Amino acid sequence: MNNSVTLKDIAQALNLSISTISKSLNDSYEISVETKDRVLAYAKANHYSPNRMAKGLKEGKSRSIGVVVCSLDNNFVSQMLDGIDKYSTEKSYQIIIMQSKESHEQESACLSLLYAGGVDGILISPACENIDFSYLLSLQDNGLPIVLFDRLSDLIDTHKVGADNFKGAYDATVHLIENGYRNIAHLNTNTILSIATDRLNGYKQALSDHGIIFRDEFVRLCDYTDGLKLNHDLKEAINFYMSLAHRPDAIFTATDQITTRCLAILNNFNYKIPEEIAIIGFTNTDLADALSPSLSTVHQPAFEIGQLAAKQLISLIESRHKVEEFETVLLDTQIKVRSSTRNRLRS
Amino acid sequence: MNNSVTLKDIAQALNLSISTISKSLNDSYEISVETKDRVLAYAKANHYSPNRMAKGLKEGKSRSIGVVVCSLDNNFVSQMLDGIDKYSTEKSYQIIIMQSKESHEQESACLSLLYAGGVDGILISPACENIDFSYLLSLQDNGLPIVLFDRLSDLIDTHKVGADNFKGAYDATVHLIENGYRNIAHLNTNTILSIATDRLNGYKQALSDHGIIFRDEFVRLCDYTDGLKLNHDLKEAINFYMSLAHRPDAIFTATDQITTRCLAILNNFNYKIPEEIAIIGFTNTDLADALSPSLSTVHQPAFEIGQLAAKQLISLIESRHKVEEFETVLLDTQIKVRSSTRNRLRS
DNA sequence: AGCATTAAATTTACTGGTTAAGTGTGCATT
DNA sequence: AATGCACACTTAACCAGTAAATTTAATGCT
Repeated sequence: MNNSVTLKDIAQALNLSISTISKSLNDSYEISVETKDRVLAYAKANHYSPNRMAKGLKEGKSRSIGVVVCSLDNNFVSQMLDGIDKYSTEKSYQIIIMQSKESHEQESACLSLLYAGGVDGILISPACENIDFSYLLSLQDNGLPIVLFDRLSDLIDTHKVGADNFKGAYDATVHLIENGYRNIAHLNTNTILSIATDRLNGYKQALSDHGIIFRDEFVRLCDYTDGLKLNHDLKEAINFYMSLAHRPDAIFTATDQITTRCLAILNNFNYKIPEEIAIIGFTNTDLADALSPSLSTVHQPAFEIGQLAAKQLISLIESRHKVEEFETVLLDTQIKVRSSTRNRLRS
Repeated sequence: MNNSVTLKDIAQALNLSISTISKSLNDSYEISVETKDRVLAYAKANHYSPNRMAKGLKEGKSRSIGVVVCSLDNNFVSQMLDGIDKYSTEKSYQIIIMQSKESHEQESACLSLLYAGGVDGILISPACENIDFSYLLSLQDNGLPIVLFDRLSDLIDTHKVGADNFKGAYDATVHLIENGYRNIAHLNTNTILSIATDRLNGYKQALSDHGIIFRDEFVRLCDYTDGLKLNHDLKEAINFYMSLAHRPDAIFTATDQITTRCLAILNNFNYKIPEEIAIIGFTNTDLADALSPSLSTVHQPAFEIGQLAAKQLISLIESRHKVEEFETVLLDTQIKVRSSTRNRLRS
C-alpha cells in the first residue's frame, strides 16, 4: 500500500550500502561530502521520509503523546487540546487523543492502549469517577512520564498544570457579595478531584472572609458521569433551593457543564435573572455574551493550560536524568462580569 | 524506558523459542494445547501486549487513521470527532488528529506528516482556503485510502460523507417564508467547497419555488480563514443590510461560526430579534435554547457524519481489492424552531 | 619498503514481531 | 526394515531503520 521510498531503494539506486544512506541523511562525519550530496539530492527528488515505525522500534520511542480527556465534545476540553496540539506539533510530537467518558474503567482501557501503543508520555485529565490512581502509578513506575492537567489530584506525584480554582471560586463569590448578594448557593460535582474541592474551599473562604455564615443546604453536589443524570440532579437542586424558606439569591456554579445547563434550566423555569436569582460560574463558552441574560463567568486559560502541560510533559520525556522534583503550576482565572450578576443594590 | 514484556522475555522464561510464543499467542494449529496454555498464562500474568510499532513495521500498516480538520476548538468539529473516535476505537484503530487552521499550506504539512507517519488512511474535512486537491490526489495514487467528510468537493473521487446541505438550506429558507418573512438575506463563506455552494443553491431554490425574486445584494460571502476577519466582515455585512432602502427582514446564516457570531453582533447592535430581523442558521450549539433569544437552527447530525465517515474509511482500508466505485452519503439535517424566527404574521 | 593512521565505505547485529522453511521424534503403513 | 508423515517445535529471513565493528584503500612518516 504505502509504497514510499526506503533507505534500501536509495541504496540500490545509488549503488551504496543502506547504512551509508542512513548516515548521509543523519549528516554523519564518516561520509564524504560528495556522497552526502548525492544521497540528499536523490532523497529529496524522490520524497524520502523515514518510516516512523521503524525508527520508533529501533529507538524505543515513538515521538507520540497519549492524551486522555473526559470527552471531545466539550468546549473547554477542545480549547485545552488546541493548546496541547500547538506545543506538541511545534516539537514534532504526534498526539493520540482518547476519551474516558468519565468512566474509570474506560480510562484504564485508554491508558493500557496508549502504553501498549508505545507512547512516550501521557497527559491526563482524570475522569470524575476516578478515585484510584494505582494504574497510573504503575505506569509511572515503569518509567512512563505523566503530567496531570486541569483536574489534579494529590494521589500521584508528578508535574501538574491547572487553573487556580481556589482563587477563581473565591473571586466569583466575592464578586457576588460585592454586588449585594448574601445568600449564595453553590453547585458542584461529587468528585474527590481537587477541581471540586478547591472551588468549594474558595467559596467557603470568601463567605467567611465577609462574615457570611456557611449554610450546608446551599451546597449541592451533582453526579457528573452522565449528561442526563446531571440535568436531572441540577433540576432537583434548583427546585430544592427555591423551596427553601431561606431561599438563595445567587448561585455560583463550579463547572462548564453545570453553569450552562443551570442557566438553561433557570430560563426554562422562568426565573428572572438576576432579579430573582443571580448566576456566575466556571465556563469558557464564547457565547456568554449572546446568552439570555449575558452570563457572568469565571474564565479559565484553557489554551495555556494545554500548552504548558504539553511543555512539561515533553521536558520530562526529553530529560536525560530521572526527574524527582515535580512542580504544580496554577494559572490565573479571570472573572468576566456580564448581566447575570448585575448589582442588586443599584437596581 | 518502556520496559514492557516482549516475546523474547516470555521465550526465555519458558525455555521456548520466540516463534513458538508468537504462534501460541496467535493461536496457531502448529502449537500443542499444553504449550499454548502455558504461554497464555504467563503472558497474561505478566501483562504482555504486543509492540504496536514492531507489528506495524512487519505488517506494513499501523492501525492508525489520520484526521485533518480545520480546528479542534469548534463545537461542530468536536462532535464529528467524537463520532470518528467511537467507530475507530470499536475497530481498534488509533486516530491522529491534526489541524489545518483553514490554511492550505498547513493542511499539506499535516498530510505529509500523516503519510510519513504511516497512517493506514485519511479522513479529511478540507480547509476553506483549499482550491487545490493535487496533493491529496497524489496520496490517493500512492494507494492511501481517503474519505472526505463534512466539507466535500468534486475535485477528488472517493467516498464522501456530509450533511444534505442543499435540503437543510432549502428547509431553513422555506421555514422563514412560511413564517411571513419575504426579504431573506443570506450570509455564507467565500469558499468553493460544496458546503457553501449547496447551501446557497438551496436558499435560491426555496426562494424561486415560492415566487420570491432573488436579490444579489442580499447575499454576502465572508472570509472564514481568520476569526477576527470574519467578525469584521459580518459586522460590515449587517451594517450594509440595514443601510439598504429595501431592508431584509430575516437572515439565513450558513455556518456554525457565522450563525452564533451573527446573533451576538445583532444583539450588540440592539436589533430586536425577530421583530426587526429574524435569524436562522446552521449550528450545532447545545446552548441554542439559552441564547437571547433562543435560536432557531439547522442541526447537522455531526456525530453520525463522523461515525459513518470512519466506517467508510475503515472499509476502504480493509478491502482486499482496489475500490473503484465510490459513494457520497448525505445525511438529513433537522430544522429546530425556536424564538429567533417567531411567526411574524401572528405577532 | 614497512608500518601506522585516516577516510570512506561496508558488514553485521539489533529493535519486536510474523511466518516460511527446516528439524527431529514417534507412530503407522507397506 | 524402510518409508511416509503428522506433530511440535526451532531456525532464519524479513520489515526499515541505527550504530558498533570491520574492511578497504589511500596517505603519511620514518
